[in-house]
Amino acid sequence: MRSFIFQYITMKGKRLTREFFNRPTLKIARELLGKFLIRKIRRKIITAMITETEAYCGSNDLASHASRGRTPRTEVMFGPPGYAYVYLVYGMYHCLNVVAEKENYPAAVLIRGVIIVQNLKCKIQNPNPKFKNLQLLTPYHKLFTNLNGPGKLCRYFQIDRRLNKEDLIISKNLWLEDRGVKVKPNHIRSSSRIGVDYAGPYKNKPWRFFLDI
DNA sequence: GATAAGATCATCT
DNA sequence: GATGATCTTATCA
Repeated sequence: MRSFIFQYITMKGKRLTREFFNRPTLKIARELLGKFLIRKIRRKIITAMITETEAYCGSNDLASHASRGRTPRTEVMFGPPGYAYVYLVYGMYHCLNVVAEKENYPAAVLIRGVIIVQNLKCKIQNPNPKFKNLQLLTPYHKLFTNLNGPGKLCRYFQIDRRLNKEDLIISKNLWLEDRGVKVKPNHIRSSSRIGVDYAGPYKNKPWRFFLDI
């Protein structure tokens, strides 16, 4: 068991730039761990630290929607980096991706899990290492809520296709920030991606990354 | 603990 | 007409 988190979050985050996303997708997927996803819905702000991602890399990646070529749905993946790719899966859940790499190279990082951190004045820590999954239900755990799974995440963040093609570099509704959390390499785990058994030689690529907390 | 089935629809063939 | 970058609930063992 690791004790990942005992770290201060800076109050004022630095927004991630276009350049951040104009880099190799696997690198971005790793580095998004510990970064913050922020959603503004009218006056309400939801702040969360990213704990799980998946990389979808280029036209050759048979797990990626872009492997079937350019379609109205996947078009945004072929565009410039830093935009949101939001789509509906299984008829009932939305998934949030951030477009990566240079224009005309279709790639994206799927945001799969976060920890909600509403009160940014606190320091975050793993309140009870016995709960690997941080299912935080007791008052002691009030400050943290683990949100695992891209579908649940989007439901909580009220993200649907209206946010497809949103420019996350300048958007006032949804964006990403660096708040100074330093993630050590030995806190990052990887595995094959979820739900892509059909992807042939790509189904076992270790392109899912998550924080071991 | 593991596995199976059902919900439900945009997208692509 | 078939298929999922999912999640929840039910039914086993």
